[in-house]
Amino acid sequence: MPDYEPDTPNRILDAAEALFAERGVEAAGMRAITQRAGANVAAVNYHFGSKSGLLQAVLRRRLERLNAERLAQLAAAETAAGTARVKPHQIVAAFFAPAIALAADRAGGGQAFMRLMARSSADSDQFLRDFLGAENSRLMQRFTAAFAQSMPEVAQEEVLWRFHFMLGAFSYAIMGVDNLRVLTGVDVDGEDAWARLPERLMAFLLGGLRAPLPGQPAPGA
Amino acid sequence: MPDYEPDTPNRILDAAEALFAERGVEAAGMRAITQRAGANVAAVNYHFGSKSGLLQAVLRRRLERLNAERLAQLAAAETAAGTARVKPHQIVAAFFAPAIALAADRAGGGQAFMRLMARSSADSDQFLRDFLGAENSRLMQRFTAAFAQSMPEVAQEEVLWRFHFMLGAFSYAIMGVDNLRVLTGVDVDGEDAWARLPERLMAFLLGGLRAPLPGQPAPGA
DNA sequence: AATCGATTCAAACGAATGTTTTAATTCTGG
DNA sequence: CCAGAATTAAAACATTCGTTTGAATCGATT
Repeated sequence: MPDYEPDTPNRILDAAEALFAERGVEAAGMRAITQRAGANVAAVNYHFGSKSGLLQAVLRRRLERLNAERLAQLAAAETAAGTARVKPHQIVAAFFAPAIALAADRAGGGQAFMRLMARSSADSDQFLRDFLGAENSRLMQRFTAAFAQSMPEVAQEEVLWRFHFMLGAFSYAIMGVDNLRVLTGVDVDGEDAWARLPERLMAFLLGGLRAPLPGQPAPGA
Repeated sequence: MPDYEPDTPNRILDAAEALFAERGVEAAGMRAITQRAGANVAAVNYHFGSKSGLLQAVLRRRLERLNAERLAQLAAAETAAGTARVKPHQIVAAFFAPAIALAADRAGGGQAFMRLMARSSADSDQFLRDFLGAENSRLMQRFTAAFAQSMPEVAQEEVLWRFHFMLGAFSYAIMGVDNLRVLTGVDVDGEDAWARLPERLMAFLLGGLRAPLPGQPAPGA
């Protein structure tokens, strides 16, 4: 049920998104992508110029809307708070909730996209790392600034580390329902797991964020 | 200062470990590995049979000692507790402290190895995923069983999820000091950051583990 | 010193990669 | 309906991959 025409470019975008997420950017070959899209190999270079151009198009298609939604939720929380402080859990929710929602969209390709995002920091493709680094740096600075205002009693460096830890837990949650089943032998996948993931993940993230700093009393409420 | 002879096999192991961690298994080519090791391309197939054999040797060299240390620390905590329950933070420490210590070894190659481990769940190489899945499944079951005994009031499924989240935060901590600097513009690397990583990470992990379950009071102390 | 196994080396292997080319085909506007 | 642009298609491009070959070199033993 895509809300766009199944042109050759769009079919290629869908196939590339899925294969990039499944196998990684380098391991997803042009033949495999175009074959899944029902198109010719040369179609990628014709429509997107190169494989990097295709990857860039795949990322742009969803990343702008995702990050705009994150910023919108953060701004909404700030205006709702008025002169009072925005609570840390609101900032965490503004950042992660839209991403979790997108990842829960299994049929529409949102899950594949988020898996691609989650594996990006480990992917060997240099272009992917550079592109996302540039694209997300402003977003990260906006959110770290929000954290700094929300938790002024905590050193900025500590907030950065905890934000980083949260990103890691989030990435594993998105990427690794398979890994979790493989490692533990317990099947935790399925529609139900995805439905409960937001509250499970948010509880963990907030617990980590509010944990007492080494040698200090607990920050936040 | 390696405590082993710098044979050709050992030089290849060191070079492969470093390059596998830097670029990923697939992206680390035989030419690059052997060139860094000061050896011929054919030396890999001569000494290790194949690239997968080399990868297997790289993993075996450190993984056995690491997991043995984890199990030893867990067993020590259990015997020290006697008939009383082992506290969750002891289990977390037994699992993550040896890995953090190994990752802090920048010169000896331990850091490269842990980065390879951390990126393994996202790496596109099938052999790596299969090998580590088989190698770690027993370890994971041992630790999840320990958690179940330590926190019997929490559903096993919830413990698994939180263990998974902890693995993600840990992986990012190991892999991503670079990512953190790139994303935020703040330099958090350096000897000092690695020295403070254990307490920072452990505080976060325990905070997440002890977070109140959705719709329930807080578990643990 | 001579021999024999172990090791190293340069070169080439077939298969796969992303990309380009050139011709055939489809679509569109007059 | 036909000219011309846009798109698709098959084939070959150069390059890189992991692996193999066969000769050259090294090292230890008799």
